[in-house]
Amino acid sequence: MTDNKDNKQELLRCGLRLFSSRGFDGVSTADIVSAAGVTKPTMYHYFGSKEGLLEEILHNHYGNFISELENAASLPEDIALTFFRFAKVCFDTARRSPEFFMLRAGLMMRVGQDTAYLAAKPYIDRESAIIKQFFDTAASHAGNIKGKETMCTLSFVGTINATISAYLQSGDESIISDETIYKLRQQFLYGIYS
Amino acid sequence: MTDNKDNKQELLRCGLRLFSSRGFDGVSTADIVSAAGVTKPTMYHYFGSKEGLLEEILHNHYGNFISELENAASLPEDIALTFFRFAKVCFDTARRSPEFFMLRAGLMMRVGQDTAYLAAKPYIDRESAIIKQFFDTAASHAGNIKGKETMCTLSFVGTINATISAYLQSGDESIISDETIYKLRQQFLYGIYS
DNA sequence: GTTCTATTATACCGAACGGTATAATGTTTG
DNA sequence: CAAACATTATACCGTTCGGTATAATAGAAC
Repeated sequence: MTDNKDNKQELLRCGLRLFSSRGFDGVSTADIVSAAGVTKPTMYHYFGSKEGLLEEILHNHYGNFISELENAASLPEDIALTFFRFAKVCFDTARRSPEFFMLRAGLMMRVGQDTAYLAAKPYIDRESAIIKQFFDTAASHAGNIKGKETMCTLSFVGTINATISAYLQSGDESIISDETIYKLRQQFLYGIYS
Repeated sequence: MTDNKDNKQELLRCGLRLFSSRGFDGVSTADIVSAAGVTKPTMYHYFGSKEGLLEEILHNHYGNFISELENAASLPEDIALTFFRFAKVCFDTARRSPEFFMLRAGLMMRVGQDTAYLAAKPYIDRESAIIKQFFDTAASHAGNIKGKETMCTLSFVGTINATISAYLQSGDESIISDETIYKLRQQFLYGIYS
């Protein structure tokens, strides 16, 4: 009986789980293959290197996430709707794949020349650009945002990340409910439209 | 001529710098002592272990930071003032010691059982408790906060961290100016008092 | 049944890891 | 000057690291 690509998927799963909980440098290739029930040459056959495994994990999960963000930004002139959609995509992704969001959070907050950070940087930059572009467009439709674009972007991203982080630590799904989005949006837009 | 405790300070400095840019697991003891211009036994003489070095770094910087946060929370019933003071402490600390804030950011966003994260957890929890207690007290003085305490805490912390992160990446000090604090406070309190 | 190809297991590599035993230093104290 | 001390350098420990050479295995095609 051949496991075929089963082992590859198992390696991707275990890699994500371990990287998210102990960091890229905190996990050894031996840990990963042991968790996946295979041996090292199998892993190097599929991914070429430890970094290659990380890159494929990022490509899969971060790629999806960014696609959904881009879809959510299809009506940027509707600020309230896009706000909701953005938050919804983030919360849904965090609920569906908490480990990806842990990994993403750990990589986002790095500033130096860490290998793993460099691999994630293109995705992080793209994500930031989508949010920033939304607030830039929004500023041209709601004059009172003008001059606050950067602050709005930072506040939005920071709030969403902190909220998801609280969910990941507690496991309490009510933290990332639609109701939370409504409350956040209300607070956020009241501040803007003042 | 004796360098005396000079080497210890140099080790603390280099440790902070390297840990903040490449992460605890991404830095070797050889890297640290090489940067500090000493040898490994010197480092193990002072700190006992690589983790001991991290703990002393955290004790020094995080201890100061938390003390200042506690001072800033001395008048919790004055919401606007305390908001300003909290943000001011964070921004000033980030300006004075950006490397500490990078290190803190990288450690805060971890969820698993990483060694470095466990060393930082007491400080992170204490910090969260101070902010949370402020919003709890504030809720008893401003009824419209009631029920939003957690959300306010998350939003505040997330926004501050994202703002500082943007400053650390760009180096643009205007991002963490007093003017930014005023804008953030206005947006924040308008949302709350609605 | 044999050849071909893709995948896996065994066993191992040199380098780097965190950490240390030993002893030589320089400085302080008597 | 000599004893006591804190600090440092040399040299090395066993282990783990990321990565690989080699070959056994299994299924597909003929």
